[in-house]
Amino acid sequence: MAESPGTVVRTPKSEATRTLIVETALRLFQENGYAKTTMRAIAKEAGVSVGNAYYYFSSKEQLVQGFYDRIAELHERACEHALATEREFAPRLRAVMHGWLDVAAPFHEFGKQFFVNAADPDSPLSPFSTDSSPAREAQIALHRRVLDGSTVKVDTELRPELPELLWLYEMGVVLFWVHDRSPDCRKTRLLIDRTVPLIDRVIGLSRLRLLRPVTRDIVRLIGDLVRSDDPSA
Amino acid sequence: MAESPGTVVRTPKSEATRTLIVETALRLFQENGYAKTTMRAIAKEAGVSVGNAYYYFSSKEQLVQGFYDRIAELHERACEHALATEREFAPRLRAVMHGWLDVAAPFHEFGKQFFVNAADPDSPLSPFSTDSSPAREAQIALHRRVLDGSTVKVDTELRPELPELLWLYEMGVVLFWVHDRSPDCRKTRLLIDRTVPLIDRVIGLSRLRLLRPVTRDIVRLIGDLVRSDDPSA
DNA sequence: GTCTATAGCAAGATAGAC
DNA sequence: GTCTATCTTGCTATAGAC
Repeated sequence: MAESPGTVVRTPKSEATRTLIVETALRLFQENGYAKTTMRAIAKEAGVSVGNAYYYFSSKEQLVQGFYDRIAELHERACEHALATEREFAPRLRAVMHGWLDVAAPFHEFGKQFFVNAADPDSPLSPFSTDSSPAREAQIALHRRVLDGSTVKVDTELRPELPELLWLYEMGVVLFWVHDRSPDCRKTRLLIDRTVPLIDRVIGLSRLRLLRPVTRDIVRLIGDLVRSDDPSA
Repeated sequence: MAESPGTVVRTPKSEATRTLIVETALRLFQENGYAKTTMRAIAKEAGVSVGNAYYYFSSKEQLVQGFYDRIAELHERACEHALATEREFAPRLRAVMHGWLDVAAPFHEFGKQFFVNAADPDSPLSPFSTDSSPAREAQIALHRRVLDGSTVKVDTELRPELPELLWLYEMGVVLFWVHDRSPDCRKTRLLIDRTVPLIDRVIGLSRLRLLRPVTRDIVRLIGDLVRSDDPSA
């Protein structure tokens, strides 16, 4: 009971074993893909028993969380420079999106499994589930930085919702990327390069009086959907 | 060689067994979920051997195809009336979307697995994979009927792409539905009721000169992405 | 061509001893 | 915390009945 909720006290020893297992798993996932990498192989390669691997990770899927964390960390670092120097919205967003692709590239093959988990609402690894909320919030915060650090002018009602909308856009791109079989994922790059200016333009247009009702409806809809989370609609 | 390609000649007997197996499986999936339903249990419940089940369905996943087919068939029938009588675009689209929810409702719990497969590009059951192309094409054709049978006026460049865009919209709604935990999936209903008028309005606006460039960019982007399928971009 | 029975493998997961 | 042994289950293989 001395532990703070959500955190687990970890001895240096257990931490070391844990890290060893997850790093071994991630390496094998990259080399042979998720399906072909067995728990037995991970355990053997890491020099621990299968039971021990399961002591730290309740399932093979749980090991994928390591993937999320690793990517998020690398991604944030990869965006740092662009976010610190560039002031225009479109290039900022573009840098963040391409940065994600750069970071995720080595995991493309294995990334399938990533999104398979993502799509399963019962999986604790789903980006929509409460479990992975911190990762989701961090990503939304990144998009808030994209917006706040830029010179773009946004409809005042739309602005607070925009980071979450951009995150949704990112999820869509990720979904596309997972399915992208083109060399070097060129199609995903193309998708980004063509949608970013579109988004930029639409955000600009959001302030037009003619489009105000549309903008307002979208903002209201999101608000209602989020708000109707607990109370009976 | 007497068979037409893509079709399998089925004796009444084999057809009966096949149906028996898939219906048993679907029932057990509904009752206990996909993961907890074993092939052994399906075979036992259907009164056939495991080997026989595998004779008809090469894998457990293949049984999920029965789910797709069933839903698609029921959905089309459920939409028939509305598509035959209603002439306005928004109510037509609304009827098709709510019709899908009605039909899919009993499978909501099990539907997770449905979308898990859908998200895996390597799965032959993915709606994006070529294997399930017929199902996808059928669904796009349904949206073409929604459009063609309506009185809505659409930008001429946008029109041919719209059925596929509506299908994408439907995929998004399905994704939302899979994650929807609200009673009777009220949130998904809300999502439909609020997004359909929005779509209707945006389609109307697509003909405005001011938005023409945006519309054109979207159409071009889709064209480029589809076209760059085989040749080196 | 349709089906049973059964044996067996591989791999995810668990139990219980230490 | 860690291990070994065992269980479960998706799936395959085979041999044979009708």
